Amino acid sequence: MPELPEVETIVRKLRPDLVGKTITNAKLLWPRTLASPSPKLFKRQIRGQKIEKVSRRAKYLDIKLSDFHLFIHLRMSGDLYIKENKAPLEKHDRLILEFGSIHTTEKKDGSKLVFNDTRKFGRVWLVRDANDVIGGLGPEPLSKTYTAEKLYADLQSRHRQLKPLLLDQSFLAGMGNIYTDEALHIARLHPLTSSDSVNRKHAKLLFDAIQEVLQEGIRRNGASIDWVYRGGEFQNYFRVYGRDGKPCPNCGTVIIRLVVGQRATHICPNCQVKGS
DNA sequence: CACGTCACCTGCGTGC
DNA sequence: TGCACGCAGGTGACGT
Repeated sequence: MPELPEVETIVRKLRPDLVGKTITNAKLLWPRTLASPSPKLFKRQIRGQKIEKVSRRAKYLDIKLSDFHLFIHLRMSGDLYIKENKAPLEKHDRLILEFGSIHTTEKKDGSKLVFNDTRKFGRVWLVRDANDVIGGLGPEPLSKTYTAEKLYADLQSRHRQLKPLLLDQSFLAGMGNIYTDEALHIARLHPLTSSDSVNRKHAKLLFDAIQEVLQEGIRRNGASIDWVYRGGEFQNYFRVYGRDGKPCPNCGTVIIRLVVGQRATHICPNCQVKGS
């Protein structure tokens, strides 16, 4: 489920409940959820850590602790909840962080952060140096320092199909399958077009489209589809994603589904003409 | 370097 | 009803 707007939505929701909390205990229910360090070290290091800041980098939640960064990536099916400490374990809960005061043994009135992840693809890191996890990421698309001219130059520097390139997190960090299809449609670019054949004018259109879909996604609290419901509503405003067989909102042509780089891809064959 | 394939997982919808 | 199959918002390790 989670691309940049969904993660941003989760961060905004969790932040007020997390900042200032002290982690008193960690329960790891599916060991592979933890990317690093070892479960033993993780439990020892995280105990007593206070949450100072909750933010996002691309699709990663970045929870700044007293001495570490706790990074969480939800991958395909991860989700995060704040619950009462006494709330029962649910199916697919993978990691629990309990809060309370480290100075007393009283824990029962505390709350907890629950990482639930059906497909077990999600990962958690506890590191001192943030770059160990997010160091390889490309630019943050909504950052003030990311510009159309930068995108144009980056596109020119590569010779790759547009869609796989936009999904490459080292090229641009935060786009996923939905928002990429939506942005390419708005910019009227075909997903197989070679990046270095995109001219400056079209790069600007693509840049604006990326800004637009990400901001709209955030404004609508992300997209909720399938059996994972998050309360977002962007799914009701998709232009092409998952709309194969339905009319293009621009021209009425039937939207088609193709596969690009192993990913379902949706385009209007009239608006998005394959270039070189 | 670009691209294809598979692996990692569970659950849901569809069609026989 | 059962069952096989295809599909899913992501990424990383390979091989060519």
